[in-house]
Amino acid sequence: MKSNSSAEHWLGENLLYLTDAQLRQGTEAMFFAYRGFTADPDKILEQFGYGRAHHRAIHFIQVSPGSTVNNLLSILGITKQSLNRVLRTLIADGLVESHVGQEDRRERHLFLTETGRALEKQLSIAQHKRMRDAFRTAGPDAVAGFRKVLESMMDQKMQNIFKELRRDGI
Amino acid sequence: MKSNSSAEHWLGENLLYLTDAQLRQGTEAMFFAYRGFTADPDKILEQFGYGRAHHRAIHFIQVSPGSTVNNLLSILGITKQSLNRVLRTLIADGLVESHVGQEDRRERHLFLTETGRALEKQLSIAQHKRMRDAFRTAGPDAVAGFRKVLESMMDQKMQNIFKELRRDGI
DNA sequence: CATTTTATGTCAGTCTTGTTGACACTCCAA
DNA sequence: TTGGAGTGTCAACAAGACTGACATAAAATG
Repeated sequence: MKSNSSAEHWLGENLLYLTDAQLRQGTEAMFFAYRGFTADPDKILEQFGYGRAHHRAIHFIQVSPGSTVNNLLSILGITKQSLNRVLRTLIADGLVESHVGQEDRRERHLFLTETGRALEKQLSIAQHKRMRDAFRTAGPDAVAGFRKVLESMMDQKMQNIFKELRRDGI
Repeated sequence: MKSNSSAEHWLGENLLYLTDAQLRQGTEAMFFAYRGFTADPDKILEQFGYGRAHHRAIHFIQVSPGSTVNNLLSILGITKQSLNRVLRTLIADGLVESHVGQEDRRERHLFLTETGRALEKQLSIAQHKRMRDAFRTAGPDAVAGFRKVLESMMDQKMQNIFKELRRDGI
C-alpha cells in the first residue's frame, strides 16, 4: 500500500506532467504569453518612435539608478554598440542622463530624467495592468509557481543577476 | 476573528503580492526566462543558418501537419511576407513540403519532410530539456501555476488559439 | 457568365535591433 | 611609463519584422 502510493507519487512528479505534449504546451504558452506581455508597452513605445530595446534600458536604469554602462550590458546581454545606439537617442531626447563617475571617471553612471521617469511610469502601468489581471485571475499559489518555474528556466548567470536585483532597494 | 482572517486573506490575495516591486519582479522574470527559453534552440539553428522565425514555423507545422499558410499566419501573428520568406527557404532546403489543397486549390497545406522532422526533434529535445529540468525543480504545483498565469497573460485571441491547439491530436 | 473576393506569392523598400571589426580616448594600476 | 579596462563612435552587415503594390489562380457571388 505504502509503496504503491509512493510509486504513484513518483509518477505524478516525474512522468505524468512531463510528456512531450505537456512540454510542447509549455513552449507554446511561453511564446503566446510573451507576445501578450510585450504588446501593451509596444503600442506606447511606437508613439515615441522607440522599440523594446529602449524600454529595457529605461526599465533597468529605473530599477538601478546610477548603474554603469557595463553593468547594464551584463543585464541586457547585448553588445555595447547596440546599447550605445539606444542610449544615445535616449540621452539626446532628454530621457536619460549620463554622469561621469566620481571615483572612476571612465565610468558613466546612468539616471532617468523627469521625462524619462514619466515614460517609464507610463510603460510600467500598462505592463503591470496585464500582469496584475493575470495574477489575480490565476491566484496567489499560481503566481508563486509561475515565479518558481521562470526562475529555474533562466541561465545560471541570469538567475544570479535576477536575485541580485531583488537585494537592492527596489 | 472570522472577519479579521477574511481581511487578511483579502490582503494576501489582492495586495500583498501585487505591489509594484512584485510586478516588476514578474516583468524581469519573464525577460530573463524568455532568454533562457530560446538560448538552446538558437545555438542549433545558428548552425543551419536559421533563426527563431524558422523554428516557430517548423514547430507549428509539426504540431498541425497540413495546416494552411493562412492558419499559420494567424498563429504566428506576422505578415505573409515575413512568413513567406521563411517558408521559401525551408521548402528550398527540403524541410517543408507545400501541397495544393484538394477541396480548395488556392490553399497550400504545409508538411514537414523527414529532414524537417529530424531538425524539429533536435530543437524540441534541446528546448524540452531545459523546460523539463525547470519543471522538475519547481514541482508539479508550480508547473500548474506557471501554465495558469501564462494563459491569463495571453491576448484573448491567442488564448483561444492556444486552447484550440490542445484539442487536436498534438 | 462576369465580377469580386480569397489565398497565396513576390518584389521593393524601410525600420529596429542585433552582430563584428576597428580605432580613439581617458584613466587606473602595476 | 606602459598595459589594460571602460567607454564612445564609425562602418558594414544580417535577421526579421513592417508597408505597399502587384500578380495569379481559384472560389464565391451576382
